[in-house]
Order: sequence, then C-alpha cells, then structure tokens
Amino acid sequence: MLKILIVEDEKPISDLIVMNLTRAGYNCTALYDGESAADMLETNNFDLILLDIMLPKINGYELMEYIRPMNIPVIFITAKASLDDRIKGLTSGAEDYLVKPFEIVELLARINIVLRRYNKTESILTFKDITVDTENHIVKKGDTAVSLTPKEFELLVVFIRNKNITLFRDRLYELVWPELIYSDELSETRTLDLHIQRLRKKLALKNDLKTIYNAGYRLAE
Amino acid sequence: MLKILIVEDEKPISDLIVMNLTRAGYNCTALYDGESAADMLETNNFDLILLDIMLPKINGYELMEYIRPMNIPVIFITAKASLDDRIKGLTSGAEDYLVKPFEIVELLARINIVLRRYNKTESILTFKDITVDTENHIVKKGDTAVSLTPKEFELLVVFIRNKNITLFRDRLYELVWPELIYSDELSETRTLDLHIQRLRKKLALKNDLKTIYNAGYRLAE
DNA sequence: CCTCTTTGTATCAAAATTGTTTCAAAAACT
DNA sequence: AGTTTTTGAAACAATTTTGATACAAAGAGG
Repeated sequence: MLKILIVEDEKPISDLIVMNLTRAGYNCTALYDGESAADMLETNNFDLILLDIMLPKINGYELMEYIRPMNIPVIFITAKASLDDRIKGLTSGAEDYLVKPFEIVELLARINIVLRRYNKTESILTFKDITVDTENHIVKKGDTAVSLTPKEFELLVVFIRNKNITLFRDRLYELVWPELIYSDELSETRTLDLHIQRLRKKLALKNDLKTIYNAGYRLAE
Repeated sequence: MLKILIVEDEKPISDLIVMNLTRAGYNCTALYDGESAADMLETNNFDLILLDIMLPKINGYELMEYIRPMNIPVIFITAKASLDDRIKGLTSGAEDYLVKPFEIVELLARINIVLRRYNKTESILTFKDITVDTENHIVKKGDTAVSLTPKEFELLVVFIRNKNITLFRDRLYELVWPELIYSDELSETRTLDLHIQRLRKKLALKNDLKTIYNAGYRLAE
C-alpha cells in the first residue's frame, strides 16, 4: 500500500483529504506542522507528500529544502492564488500544486499522475478478495487464479485503480479502447457491456461492479 | 463551499447580498473599499468577486486591473446605467455586470452562469442530510445510498443548487427538459409533477420541497 | 357550496439503455 | 497450416426510465 504524508494545518481540510485518500486505497499519515513532518521523515518512508505552504513552525518552502534530497515527490497545496506562488512552488522542486479550495477528484488525478511519473505505482492491486499482479499479469480471486484476457485485464486494472469512482462510458472507452474514440459509433457498440459481463462472471462481481444508468460503471465496496 | 468576495460600500446593499448568498450556500466575505479588498486577495482565494464600481480609496476599475492576473471571475455591480459603463465594465475583463437596483434572483442566476463557465461548480452538494456527489452520481440520505434515475438526479441537483429559491415551472422545464420548451404543450404535461413526486418519495422531501401554487417549487430549509 | 384551475397520484405503454447469446473475424500460438 | 484464444458485431432479451393518460385532491375565487 502506497504511503502518503499529508502536512496541512487546517484540520477540516486535512481530515477531508485523509478520508478520501484512505478510501482510494492509500495509507495516510496526517501532520499539522512542518516540524513534526520533518521528524516523521527522519524515520519513515513515504511515496508522496502533500504539503501546505502556510504551516506553523517550519513553512512549506523550508520543509521542501529538507525533503528534496530524499527524492520523494511533493504536491504543494496553497491557499494563495497568485502566480508568483505557483512558480515558486514548482521551481522549489514540487511535482505539482493545487490551489485551495480544490476538488477531491482533481487531487486524486494529480496524485495518480505524479506517482506514475515516479514509478511508484503499485504492482499489486487489490479489491476485496481479488488480487491483481500487474507486473506478472496474474489475477487471483481468493487463492484461486483466474485467467483473464488482455482486454479484461486492462479493464479490471482501470476499475481497481479507480475504485469508488464512477467511470463514465466515454472515459472507459478512452482508457481501454483509445483507438475507438475517434471512430464514430461508440453508442452503437456493445463491446464495453460485453467485457463488463465477462468480468462480472469470471470474478463474481455482480454486486460490486455497479451499473450507473445512463452514465457508466463503478467498482464500489 | 464556494467562496465569494463582495466589495460594495453601501452597507445595506452589501448586507442584503451577503444574506442571500449565504442562504444560497456560498461562503461570503464582505469588504467595503478597494484597498482592503486588495489586501484580502493577497492571502485568500475566492471563486468569484462581486465588485461595485464606485468605491472609496481604490475604485472598481482599478481593482479590476489587480484582479485580472488572478483569473478570478468578476461580476460588476454598478449604479450607473449608462452604456459607456457597460462597455467599460465588460472590456476591462469582467464576466458580467448588474445595474442597481437588481433582483436577488437575477444576481443568483448570473453567479450560477459565471461559476459554471469557470468550472467552479462544486461536485459535492448538500441539503440537510442529503448529499449529492455530482461527479460520481451518488446520492445519499444520511448514510444510505438512494438510487435516482438520470432525470431525477438532474432535477435534484437543480433544486440544491438553487435552494431557498422558488423555481418556476417554466424555469424547471428549461433546465431539465430543455428539449420540451420549444414543443407546444408544457401546460398539458404532468412530467414535472411526476418527477417531483418521485423525488419527494425517494428522499422524504414532503416538507422541504414545497409547492408554490401557481408558480413552481422551492426546496427550503 | 360550487366552479374552475392547478397539483398529486396510480397505471401503463413507449422509449432508452443495458444485458446476453451466438458466431465469425482477427490475433496468437503450435 | 492448423488450432486455440480473444475480440467485437449483430441480433435479441431484459431492464430501467420516462412521460402520457386518466382521474383524484387541493386551492382560489366567487
């Protein structure tokens, strides 16, 4: 499980982030000032840091200097919308930044991008009793191996990487059948439905992989 | 919660705006001159600014120059109805303008439009114990998920985005059944009533979603 | 109280969307 | 080349959503 450190002094915001990242499958640690963050980094390893600029004791920029040699990706969180800050944040070594207030979905998307860039994507994904080894293309339901075709495998990975998020039909075609999105009739093909059906059958996902009528599908716990 | 900055030196008008916007679910900050507005913008982030033209210290146009690089949408408020001002207001980068005295409903409608144009619509809406996640198409009453059909969902979103506002039948058809407004018989269809009924039943909104006889409906707390 | 207008509700069929089966073409593998 | 596997098209079935119809109930105004 990937570990994310959240350094944000506004408790409500921090809680919101922690709740959502936890639900998305990350191991979260929340701290409320720069000093304890520095301490924590002494002894613990993280895959990503979300860092507020305005912090008590040690501020975000100062902490950044401390983090840089560790080669851990950082996404800045800032309340200030000024362009200066944006530039300063990025040049000080952050991978990305978000301006408060931000959408959770936006945050999740940025985290995904940054982790991928750092090759910190997990090779073992899980959903309930389903385990997916993305490196070796092995899928297990409980202890028994399930053989999936390539497309089925891709689709499953997309769903697990986006669990609890509604994936619209368009989006799914974009992710799994990118070659189709510029051909005309996405609306007339039953391809997606077919693969959904196959996944549901092979992995007994009838109740977990939900249909969102007139929208798409969602893998929910 | 979306944050709106109101810069208006006439206290009664400012209070009126704040009261109504707060009731509509926005986080409001009221300031009474251009200088303190500029200060506030240094450190805080807003999703929209309502800006009076005639202000003490720094006037609206001058402040506008300051705001422009921040890429925050601005709606001008002006007591002057002259065409010159209209043109000047819009060309100086404002998204819209309102001439005093204006109707609150008008203001709310303009705000809605501008925020949508800037993609600053919130993805999580709430009304009492009802939560609507517009990105994931999830509706919850308390902790239990409620499944709504697409039209029901759209209608609910409209009501929550316009809570405490009476939505006239015409307006509701315009927003949820835009394809119908140019067909003739809106008056003879019971479609809206049906969906209202369904929303009331599914979400126990009998007392909150009120019928305004000979007008429309209002979702009120 | 009566009438007219407007709104609420139950029922049901049409329309839209999704699920399923079958099967042939394409791709991958011997 | 022959076999197996994978993929998606086509056709059809099932399900869900939607709105029409018809009638009941409620409000307004005399």
